[in-house]
Amino acid sequence: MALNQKSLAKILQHAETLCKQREVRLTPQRSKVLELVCAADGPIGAYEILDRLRQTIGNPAPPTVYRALDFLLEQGLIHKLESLHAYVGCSHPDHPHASQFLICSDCGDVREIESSGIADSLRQAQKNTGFKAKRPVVELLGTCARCQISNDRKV
Amino acid sequence: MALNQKSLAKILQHAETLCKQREVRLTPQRSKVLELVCAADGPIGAYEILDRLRQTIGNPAPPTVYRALDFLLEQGLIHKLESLHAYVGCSHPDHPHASQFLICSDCGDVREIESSGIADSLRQAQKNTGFKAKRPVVELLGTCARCQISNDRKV
DNA sequence: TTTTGGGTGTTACAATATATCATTCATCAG
DNA sequence: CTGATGAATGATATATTGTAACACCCAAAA
Ligand SMILES: [Zn+2]
Ligand SMILES: [Zn+2]
Ligand SMILES: [Zn+2]
Ligand SMILES: [Zn+2]
Repeated sequence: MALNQKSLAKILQHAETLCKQREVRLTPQRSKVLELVCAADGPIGAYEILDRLRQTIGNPAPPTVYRALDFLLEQGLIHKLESLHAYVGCSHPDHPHASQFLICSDCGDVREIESSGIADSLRQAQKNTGFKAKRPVVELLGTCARCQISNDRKV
Repeated sequence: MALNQKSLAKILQHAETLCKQREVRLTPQRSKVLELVCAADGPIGAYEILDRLRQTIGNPAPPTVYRALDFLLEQGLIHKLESLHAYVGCSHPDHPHASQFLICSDCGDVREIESSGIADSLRQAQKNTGFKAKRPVVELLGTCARCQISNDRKV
């Protein structure tokens, strides 16, 4: 789901506003990395970001990318897909939320969902156990609706 | 939570029974890796397993460990903690279930939970989206009850 | 016996991530 | 303005995690 220019600009501007509010610095580099993540046609790995960054900045090294990613993660502007070692832009960075993803192993499609049911059950589990989550990770690895249909056809 | 000898033997025997039922081969190597994972004092990385394996088998290489881990994962005898790149024994390998973990960043403690609420909400989300999960990953990264208390004291 | 398929041994390598130290830059107290 | 402070960046090297590829072994089937 490649973003068009307009929504990309919107996202970047929104990020800038958020960071200003929070009094943290969205530097040019961090902004550029956010742009690359959001403009990517799906989840993108750190080294792929690094490659694309080379076309803008002179000879960046891995730490450059990882530092920017760390910042963006902390600010909730992107999510990390732990099971893919890849990053995606957050579709609603305003409010903090559990990162919930449906990841199709067949077509590679990744979809962020925001199920209040899941959020509630996670909250309840925390209440029951006294655990306090800072970064909830929910990743459902499987087959998306579309791929199930096309798989069925083949059989 | 280091296991005592008795429960470790029990787990291994149980695994053997399960594999026999399923007509898959729990070879000595696979069994040994399962033992190492279960006997470990918490989540254990592949290369740590490799090191400990050296004390039993002559000069094993990474693929040896990863192959065994793949098998054990498929059989649901262990879980992979994606956010830690580490493995833990499953506390109830009889029935398939969503892997749900509370991971304390302060003390490193990892606890597998089996919340039916979470399981239900995941099922519901799949129903709503038409997605079919093969491997659900739920990892709550945060602070356990005990660490919250001791952290509070310090402040 | 030949074939076949799963499991293993071995080497080399790919992909992901971090440690460390030097340098730059904005900010602010004096 | 000046020097001090801390955050951000640059740069090099290295650690950690995970696979590809190919040869070999062995048990079960044909
Ligand atoms: Zn999000
Ligand atoms: Zn799909
Ligand atoms: Zn389990
Ligand atoms: Zn703790």
